Amino acid sequence: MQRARTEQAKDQRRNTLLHAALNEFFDKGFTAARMEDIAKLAHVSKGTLYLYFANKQDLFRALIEEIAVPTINLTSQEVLATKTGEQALQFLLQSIAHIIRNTPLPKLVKVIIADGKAFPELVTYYREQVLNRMFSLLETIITKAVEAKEWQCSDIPMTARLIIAPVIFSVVWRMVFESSNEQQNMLDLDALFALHTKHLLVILKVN
Amino acid sequence: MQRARTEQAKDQRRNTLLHAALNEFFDKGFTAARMEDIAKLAHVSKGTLYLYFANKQDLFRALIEEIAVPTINLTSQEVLATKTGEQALQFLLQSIAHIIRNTPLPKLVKVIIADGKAFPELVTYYREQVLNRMFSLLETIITKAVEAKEWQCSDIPMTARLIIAPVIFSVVWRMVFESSNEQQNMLDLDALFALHTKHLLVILKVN
DNA sequence: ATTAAATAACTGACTGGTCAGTTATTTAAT
DNA sequence: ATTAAATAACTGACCAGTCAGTTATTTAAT
Repeated sequence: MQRARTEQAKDQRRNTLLHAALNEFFDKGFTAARMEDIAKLAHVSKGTLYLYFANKQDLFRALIEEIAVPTINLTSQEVLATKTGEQALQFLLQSIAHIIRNTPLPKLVKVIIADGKAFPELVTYYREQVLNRMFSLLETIITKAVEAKEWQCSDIPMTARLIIAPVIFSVVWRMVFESSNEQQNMLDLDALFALHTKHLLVILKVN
Repeated sequence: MQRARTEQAKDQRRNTLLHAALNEFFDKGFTAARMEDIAKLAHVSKGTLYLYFANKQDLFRALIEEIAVPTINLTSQEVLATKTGEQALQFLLQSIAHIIRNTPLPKLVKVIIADGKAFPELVTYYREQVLNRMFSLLETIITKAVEAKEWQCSDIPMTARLIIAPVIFSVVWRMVFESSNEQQNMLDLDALFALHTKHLLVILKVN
């Protein structure tokens, strides 16, 4: 086995272990996932896994804290750089579609739903750092568009939640109800989000 | 310990065990839930639990199959008995709000999300018997209202999914992100569904 | 440049505890 | 007295976490 001597190589290995852990926790759940299997997925021994994480709980905590937040930070900034409410909404939902398709975030969401009860502080962390920040971002977008007389909205916080609802729905659908080999139950993410956006603009736009 | 001698008493006991199991599976997940704790919750010994269910998997399967479907059957019929699309939509979302607040279905949904991967046939069962039936019901409602020139709709299947999205969202939110003692993160179910209904009617109604 | 010593990354067999499932025994009801 | 229900003690498979030993890599001396 090649050794990870430099800090960089260690970060790399740690990251490999975190992603192996995400896949095992996603497939089996916290309790049923085996430390040895996680190690095997990352091509190291169980002993090595314990050089990087003190125990199974620590590994789980690191997972939640290190995978979720980076993805969100990027998106927020880009969304706030747009000119109109319409542009912001369209850009946000397209970014989210991209995240759902191309990042491990949906698996992380499933893991939090499944095993969050054993780690209430992580549920709080995820709610604050990801979901409530999404809501705030949307509330900011709506408020700005209302002030610019572009949009009208009777209940901004609830509307923000209704905008996010299909995101959670599609994540749950893909992670749970779409078994790889059944074509007819696949959810067309782009069509769903396009129609959602269209509906929202009808509701929000002045006139 | 009192004995369950009649068929009725046995059904009663079986039901108590199923609900105890749902609570344990909901709190701990399939693997971490202990058969002895489930028995204790139902005020019987572990041995007695094994008189009613051959093993842990069987208990889990019985749970999914026996708790979900009865609730849905009732609602469908009542919804289809309404006159207009608007009435059907309002009645359906109010019924769902009632189910979310007063039945064990939301816990069951969480359990399926969490442990479904180990029981793919149950995920399929739930998708067909609950979710796809909900979609069909909504598609029927919309189609009827479109035919009656009450509503317009460009994509009926997708619209059905967008109607259900806040249901899944609110179930996940309540089961995962609302920890009992934090008032400020409580989701106002009635307000959410009322606004959702209002939005939908704006989109669907023919001028 | 070669090599021996030192270091630290890595390994996997082992242990202690846990828990699903079984069974011998007790208990309640008829 | 007989039977069926219930129990609690028991067994064995499983796995998180440990640690004594192994080996790749670096360092220092010639």
